[in-house]
Formats: sequence, C-alpha cells, structure tokens
Amino acid sequence: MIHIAIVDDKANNRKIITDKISGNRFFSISFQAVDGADFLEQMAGLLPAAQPDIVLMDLEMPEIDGVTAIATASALYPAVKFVVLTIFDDDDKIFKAIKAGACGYLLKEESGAVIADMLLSLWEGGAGPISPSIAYKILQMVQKPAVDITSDAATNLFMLTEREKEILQLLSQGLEYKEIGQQIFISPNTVKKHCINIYQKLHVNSKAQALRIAYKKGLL
Amino acid sequence: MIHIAIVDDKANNRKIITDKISGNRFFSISFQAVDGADFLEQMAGLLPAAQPDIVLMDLEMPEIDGVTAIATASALYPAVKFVVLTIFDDDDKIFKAIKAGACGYLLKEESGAVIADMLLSLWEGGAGPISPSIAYKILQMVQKPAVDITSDAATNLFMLTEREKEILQLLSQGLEYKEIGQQIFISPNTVKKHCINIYQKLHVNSKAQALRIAYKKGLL
DNA sequence: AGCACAATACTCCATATGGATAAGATTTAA
DNA sequence: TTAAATCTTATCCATATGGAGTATTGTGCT
Repeated sequence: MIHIAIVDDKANNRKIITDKISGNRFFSISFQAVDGADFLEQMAGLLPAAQPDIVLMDLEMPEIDGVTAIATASALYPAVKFVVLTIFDDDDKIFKAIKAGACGYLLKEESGAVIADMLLSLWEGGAGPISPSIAYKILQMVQKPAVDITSDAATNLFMLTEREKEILQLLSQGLEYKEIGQQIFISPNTVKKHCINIYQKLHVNSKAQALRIAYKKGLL
Repeated sequence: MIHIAIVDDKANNRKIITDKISGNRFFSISFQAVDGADFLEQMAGLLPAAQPDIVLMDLEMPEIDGVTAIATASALYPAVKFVVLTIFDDDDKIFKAIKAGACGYLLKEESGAVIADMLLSLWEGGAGPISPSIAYKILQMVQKPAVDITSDAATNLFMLTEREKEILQLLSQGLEYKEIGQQIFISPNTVKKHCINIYQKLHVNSKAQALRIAYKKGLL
C-alpha cells in the first residue's frame, strides 16, 4: 500500500485528485493539506512510520508555495518522494521545483490511470513521473542551461536576510551563540534571536535541521 | 607577515623546515606540533586571530596521520591553508590528502627558495603549491578517476563504527537523542554516549561541528 | 510624519546537550 | 580462553539551546 499526501489550496482540486487515485487499490490517502505551511506542520507532527510515501504538491498556494515546501521538506524527510501536480507548465517553476527536490512533475489534465501508473512506477524504483509536455521543456532547459540556479533556488528561496545568512554561515562552523557574538560584535542574545527567526523562516526548530537544509540546498 | 605552522613527528625534520623558511622575512613560525592529535589540540586552544595562515603537514605521523588531521582541520578552520610536505609521493596518499582538503603538496627535497616562492604565491591568491612530480601524478588521476572516494576518504577516514555512522546519519536529520533512540530502539542515554564517542573520534565537541565535517567529507 | 522591517538586546523558563564516569552484555581477535 | 572492542544503560552536573515575549533603534518607503 502506497501512502499519498495531497497538498492543494482548493478543496475542489483535492477532491478531484482524491477521486482519481483512490480508485486504485494500491493507494491510500495519508493526509491532505491546504498549503505549504499546513503541510509542513502536519509532517512535523507525524511519526516517521506514519509519513507518506509520495506527496502530490500543487505549486500555486498561499502562505508557502509548493517550491519552498518541497525545498524544506525534501531536506527534512529524505525518504519521501515529492511530485508536482499542477495545471500550468511554466518553465521557471518546473526548474525551481526540480532544483528544490521534486522527483516528478505531472499536469492535472492527465487521466487518473496515467497518474496512477506513473506513481506506481516511481514507487517501484522507476523513473520519476513526468508528463510528456513537461519532459520536452526539461530537455530544452538541459540543452541551454541559462538559468541562474544559485540566485533562484538558494539565495532567495527562504527569504533570509543578509545578517541571517551570515549567522547561518557561522552556525555551520559549529560556533555557539557567544562565539558568534564575539565574531561579529553583537550580543549572544541577538545571535539567538536571529537563529530563532531563521528557524521560523525555514520551518524547522533546531540547529541541526537548519544546517541540513542549508547544506542540501547549497546555501553553504 | 605569513604565519606558518609546522606538523612533523621528527624534530630533525621540523628544524630543517624551520631553517628553510625562517630565512625569508615574509614568514614567521606560528607553532609546531609533533602529530595530528597535537596539532588539533593546539589549534583548538587558539583564538581565531592567532591561527596560522598556512600549515605545513607531514603525512607519516603517530597518533593521527596527516590526512585525518587535514580532513578534520580543513572543515573546522576553512580560512587556514593546508600544504602537505612529505618525502614520499605515493599516489594514494596524494589523492586522499587532496580530497581531505589540502591545497598543496610539496616534496621535502624542494629547496627552501622554491618552497618559499610557492607559499608566497599561495598566500597571494595564486595556485596551490605543487611539486612538478606531484602535478604529473594528479594529472593522471584526473584523466582516469577510478578511485573510490567514498570508501577511502569518507568511510574509513574517521574510524567510526557502523553504529556510530548510523547515529551520525540520524543526527544529520535534525533528530534529538530521544527521537533517535525511538528510531533504532535504544535508550536516549546510549544515543548520547555514541555521540560523545563520535565527537572524540572527529576531535570536535558539538553536533554542528560533527555535522560540518560529515557534510564536507561526504559522509552524508 | 507614519509605517514596515531589520537589527539589536533583554528576561523567564523548560528542555537539550556535552563531559565525566561507571559498568554490564556481547562480540571479535589474539 | 583471555583480552580488546563495541554496544548498551545509567547518573550527576554545568552549560547551551529553543520558545515566547518585550522593547529600542535605524532605515527605507509612502
């Protein structure tokens, strides 16, 4: 049994997706979320054994968009597969989602049978599920790698301020609050405040988790 | 003034090196160490401002060999340049040292003037100092990248046991002691004990520092 | 002038972490 | 069959960390 989570802000879309895949006896709906923030919170509350196998993620959502949610969650939950399931096939978003850690990119217009087949093959260790029209765009992107990956996926993805990135950099060197404070001439209290702000932006709650995301996503 | 640290287990070698470079007015000897463990301890006791600019490291040493020392220290002190200075030009050791973070590889047979020139150019932002006979070997290695980096530099470098590597893996996911204990069905006390053992083997004293080394050296 | 935001700094508090130390169980090597 | 590692569990203790507040300052934007 493959456990699926669905993240989409529109209730109608969630129902359509649910109907499409619940007809297949190999799938079961693990949980649903209305946006990236909701998804991350629900994941944080789950025991590892209760985590979904595959997450179907829309990109256009309030609060936290799908790309950011995938970037965060793919670092925190390496065993979980993330598949983008959206209406649009925007070049930029495809690229960002793949960089963020998505292993598939499906269009909602695909039939339930096609989606089910692709999810099954993904779970059986096959290739990531990609709609034909998406595959062609990815081919084009690889042929002319013009996009600046560092500024997109890394620098701007988490909206960290310069000071916060500086703190994160020092954190990664294994320094404590007081040591960081001495390095950049601020109070250790302030360092701590920056750290907590960083954690909130990254949707984590510890140094190790923040560093994991930073390393995985190339911030460091 | 460029501050140099010298790490060599034989007092005679240290004297020879000291004589070779102390004749140049641009260099000053920061400190000397008799093996990797001694070096790491002395570094840990230094304020950042007192750290050497360049470390000349022998490879054949008791306690902790040069490759391990470079691997650990290059992760902990990213600003410090490490140059291997040895008698032998063994392929395997060259590869391991470069992977570990050495930015240069000099043979002791080089004259003091040559060594001084190369260290100066390194400090001025130039290329890493490499003896001609070493350069040729590196060229050959790049042409046929056959060596297995994971087993050499990563798996065996730190002598971590299987259990300890497993713990480190879980640590990197941002889990706490109790969470790790639940995952692998041992007491959180035991997890903590493993962590402390890991720290001692890596010559660090915090989660963040251990993870930094693990990430940098490809253990994760 | 008013507003939002970043950076700074502080307090209180519960929990997590690292160090030191001890010790029994198991496995592996000599 | 000792001896050496490894894995396991535990306690005591000092310090570090993370969360939730509050508040001041400066900067840029409207």
